[in-house]
Amino acid sequence: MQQRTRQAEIQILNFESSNPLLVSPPLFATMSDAQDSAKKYKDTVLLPNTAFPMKGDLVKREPERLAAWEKTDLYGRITAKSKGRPTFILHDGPPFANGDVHMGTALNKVLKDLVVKSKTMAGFHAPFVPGWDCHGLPIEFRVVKESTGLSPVEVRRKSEEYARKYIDIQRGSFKRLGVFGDWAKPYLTLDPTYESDIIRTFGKLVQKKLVYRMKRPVLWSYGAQTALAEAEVEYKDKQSPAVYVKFTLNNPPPGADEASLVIWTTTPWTLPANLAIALHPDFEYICGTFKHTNGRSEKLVIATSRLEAFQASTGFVLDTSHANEKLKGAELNGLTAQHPFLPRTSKVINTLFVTNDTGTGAVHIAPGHGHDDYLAGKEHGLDILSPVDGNGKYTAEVGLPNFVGMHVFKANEGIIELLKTMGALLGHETITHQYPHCWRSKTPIIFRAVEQFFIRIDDIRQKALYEIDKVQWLPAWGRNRIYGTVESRPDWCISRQRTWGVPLPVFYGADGAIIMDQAVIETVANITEKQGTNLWFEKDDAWWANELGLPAGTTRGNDTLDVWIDSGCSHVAVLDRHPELHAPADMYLEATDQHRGWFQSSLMMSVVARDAAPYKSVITHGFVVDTSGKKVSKSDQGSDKNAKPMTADHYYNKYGADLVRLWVSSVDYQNEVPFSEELFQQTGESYRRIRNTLRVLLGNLHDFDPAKNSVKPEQFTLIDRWIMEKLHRLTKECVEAYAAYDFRKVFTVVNQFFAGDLSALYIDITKDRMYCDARDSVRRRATQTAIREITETLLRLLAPIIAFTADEAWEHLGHKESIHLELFPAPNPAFPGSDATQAVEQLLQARAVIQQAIEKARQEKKIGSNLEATVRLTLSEKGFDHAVFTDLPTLSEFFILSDLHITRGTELAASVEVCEHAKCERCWRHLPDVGINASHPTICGRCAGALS
RNA sequence: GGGCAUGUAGCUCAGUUGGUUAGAGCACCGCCUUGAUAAGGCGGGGGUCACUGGUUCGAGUCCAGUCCUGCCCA
Repeated sequence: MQQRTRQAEIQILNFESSNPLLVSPPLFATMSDAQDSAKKYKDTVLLPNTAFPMKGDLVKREPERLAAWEKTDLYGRITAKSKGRPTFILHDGPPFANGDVHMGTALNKVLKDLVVKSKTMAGFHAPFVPGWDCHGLPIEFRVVKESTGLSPVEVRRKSEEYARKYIDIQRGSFKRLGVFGDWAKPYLTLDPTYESDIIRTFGKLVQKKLVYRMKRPVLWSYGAQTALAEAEVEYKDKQSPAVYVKFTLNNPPPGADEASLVIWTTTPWTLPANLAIALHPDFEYICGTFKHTNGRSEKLVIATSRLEAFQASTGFVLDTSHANEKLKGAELNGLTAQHPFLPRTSKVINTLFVTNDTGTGAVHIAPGHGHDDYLAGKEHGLDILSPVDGNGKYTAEVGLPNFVGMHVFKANEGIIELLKTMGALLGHETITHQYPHCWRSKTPIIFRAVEQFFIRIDDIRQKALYEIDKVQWLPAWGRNRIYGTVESRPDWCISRQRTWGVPLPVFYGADGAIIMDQAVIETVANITEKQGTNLWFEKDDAWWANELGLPAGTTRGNDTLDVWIDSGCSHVAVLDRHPELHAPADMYLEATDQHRGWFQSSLMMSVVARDAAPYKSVITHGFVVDTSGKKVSKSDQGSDKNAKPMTADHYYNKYGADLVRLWVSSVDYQNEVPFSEELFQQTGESYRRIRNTLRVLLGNLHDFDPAKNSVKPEQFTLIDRWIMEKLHRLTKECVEAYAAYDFRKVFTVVNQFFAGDLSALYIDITKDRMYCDARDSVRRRATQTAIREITETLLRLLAPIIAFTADEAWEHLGHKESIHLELFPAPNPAFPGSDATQAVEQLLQARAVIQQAIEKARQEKKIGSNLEATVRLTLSEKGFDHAVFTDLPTLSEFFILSDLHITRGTELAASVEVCEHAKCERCWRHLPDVGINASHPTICGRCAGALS
């Protein structure tokens, strides 16, 4: 076989040198005449013709289409049309009304829109009511930063102004991105109605006795001057001093005379509040003399398991020359130890949270400065000492006059110095660790005990956990994520010492007794619903006492509610209130961080308000990261001068919204979503391919009237049946992928269909019949019938993604109404099988071999176009059994060849020669019957027929 | 440090219950076309399937461990 191929090559070489068609002088002589007649025939070729432009010009055209949609109230008409169908409610999680829309926000909103649009086209009634989270620190912080010394009423007025400004900006972006929804009437957490529902929900919490007030350590931001929730904290690297400190035992057991316990802490500033030292009851502690290289000697008690680490860090080494005492933690329980620099003793207690992975096995306990410490203190009857004010500075309570007014992180050094002076410092190093920081002011958090309001989570935890398992979590591991969070979360601190929020509606009697009563709260809610919560700040205590029928001398509380309560109540304030919506929602869709944020706050509020989860399914998506895998967030912008633009407007103003949408559809949103401008341009290539292919499809329909010119499926040729079978499968795959929210699969399979099936094969193969056949030839009309259905189907499948382009092309198909009023196509029942597909698979194998042979000849400059070749194809008996292999015209058309010869052999092979036939000036194929019609001497029989 | 994810071509991703030579799109290189033309076709290069070990006749796929990255939590 090899040999035969080589012989063929030699033949071709010889043939070339003597080929009269390539070198004969007469041909040159008649060149200009030939060009003229070719040009004449060019006008008879039925070339594609469409007004659908190749260039998208999206930046210019999309706003025009947007305006038209708005003018005709497209969204209103879509929801009106779908009314009465099964509903699908995707409840919008409200973004904070601050800052521009960056790519992460755009990803979130476009994903939601893909769900809404695809559900609508799948036959659901899917109204979308967008919303904004308007209260809270992020906004107040900006307002206060801009102008200081504002009264609470002024802060609130400016905050609302600020929020509304960004609502408008963000709404503009979302609309521009082609997101459909009730943009004229979004829900805002600052609406009086919404606010009143927050207060009512708080009333329900009170009614169920879930709210209590207590002095407890909370996450405190001295930068923002308020308590924070877990969800408002972010972990960042921080350098802290790590010190080993000794506490000498006052009443040591036998063998431990004059011994000291050693604690390890990274917050020396909390030592003035130390009230106890905790040991694990079951750990073994060793008591012995430790000698330092500098000659110092100390008798210390250390957990045996931590001995090695302690020696390595401090340079103190246990003297093992004589036996050392070994004690269980339980044996030391109840002793006292001398505070290293204050005139008081600390209790030695046993707790189970002592670990042996860091420290010394003896834990410094300051009940005012830590959650575990607080619990341990409560159990052992300790006071709550928290000598730090809201600015993070020591108060007089600290007991060290020199330190009063000093910031705690500045005080670390002084405390360490003091320990040194007192001889209590055994070791000192600097460590870098993950430490909680305020998400707004970026300052490190401190634990500080203040009077706060809490929700008793234990009373609703079991119900919440039970509800979690009734929800569909996508991806499935989301269930474990939120389950773990709910399982372990401590009581929820809901009071904030800020003014831009919903007031925490409690009162205090003249005697200081707290008034927290559902009936009173309901009245506050009713007043708020009419006049807004500004009234709380504008009217005085006497006015409120009078309105609520409370005794004179009653004062109102100063706290506002955690904003997570605000958004957590949206199912009450929005889903229950809006006639179009309902609770529970069918879906919540947010980034993964909301497992501990909105998903959780909503779940908790819903369990309280309706004894059930607020959602039936929850989808999460990852964060937008740059190509190095680093998270990019709004607040990081500007810190790096070389940072790439990450705001959505940069991209839709430069490339168009459809490209943003196409990009969203192309990514694996369940993981982190890599993003860069380069990646964006990659999506642009896919868009161009799709657009150009659509243009050819539309162009090929220029003389096709579906009502008059359609042919029946039985009249389709093999290649038409093949593409229809492919389309059938594609339709099924896409509709299923949409149902599974797998937009990327839609993108991938559609992309492959465009590039592989349509562009490289179907359009290329059918060009000849489309351009050169008689206008009404059956096979030409068959292909147009197929193309018409292909185009309609593809546009409807793509409408949720490239919402603008699909609508534009839909118009060019002659439709008067928007594609967004359409439903997804059903797979055409006429082409369910794979007969043609199987034939084409065999054809493609042969095609690959032919193309390789032609390419070889081309590289050797023997031929240029495929049509200049004579191809001899040898088919093996096996694998090419379809009837089409006896149908030479169909084969020539499929392979796009002028001259094809088939033989059967042992192995699949192809050889190429230069075709001897004359070139038809109209269809450019080299055919034996060129000139058969005397009145058209330079064209083939088919073309001559087409002209008559 | 713990939990949950993730790691396949330069990039974005497919790879079904383990089974021929690991695929697609984009990018890249070469050629053709100029009747999809700021387009289109053909051919080609490119992968130690994160790493190590194990189970198996056979591992990208199953098991164990390690590492990278992200989220959440300490």
